Amino acid sequence: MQWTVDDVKAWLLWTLRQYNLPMISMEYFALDGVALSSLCEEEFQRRAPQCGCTLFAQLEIWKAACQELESRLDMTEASRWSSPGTSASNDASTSNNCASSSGDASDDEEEEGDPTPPPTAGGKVATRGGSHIHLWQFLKELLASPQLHGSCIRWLERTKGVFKIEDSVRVARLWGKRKNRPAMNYDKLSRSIRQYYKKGIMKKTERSQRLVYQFCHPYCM
DNA sequence: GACCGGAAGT
DNA sequence: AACTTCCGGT
Repeated sequence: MQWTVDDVKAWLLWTLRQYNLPMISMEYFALDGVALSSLCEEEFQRRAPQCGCTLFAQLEIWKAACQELESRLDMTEASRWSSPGTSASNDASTSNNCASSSGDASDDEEEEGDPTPPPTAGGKVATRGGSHIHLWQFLKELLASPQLHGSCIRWLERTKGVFKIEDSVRVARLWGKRKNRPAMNYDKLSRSIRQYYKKGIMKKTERSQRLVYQFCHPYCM
């Protein structure tokens, strides 16, 4: 990642504001992009006890988003992480409302066959070694960045934790990729969601609608 | 195709 | 424990 120390600071401030998180001491984050992306979750927690895990999760989303962008306009020129606050250019994103061009057909570009992790200089780096991520956390991650994933999953009633999966195939594919389960599909993903009913992580909505689910109180916060 | 849970596997 | 895989039935 090619963020400078200032880019990192801008991203932190922007993210804090986006999610109404408490202010943190920037001095512990005087890092450039490479250094920031090599921090593990515990290191985020140490630097920002109040919101370290949220920042960590958000950074993961940014990484994924940038990878997707890169793989899309790939091959041409080197792509540089665009930064949020600074230097203006907030690219107008990627919301692909691929307006139904009626016709159809061919499925979307089979995304990335190129999981190039962000350039983490210095060698090693814990890529995504022990992502113990749970499905409900993953879904919340997707829901947290509507500009990127709003076309496949979005909140219907944020405060109640009600959301809708707009593109079951895509969401399942993203989940399978995250868990390294190439055979993942919506049938299996939805089975996992159903397990959440008895665990109290999700519940059925009052009036059941296709592809609409609801988190139980604590989990949608 | 989505939804539903039992049952077995990892 | 938290899924993943498979499945017969709605």
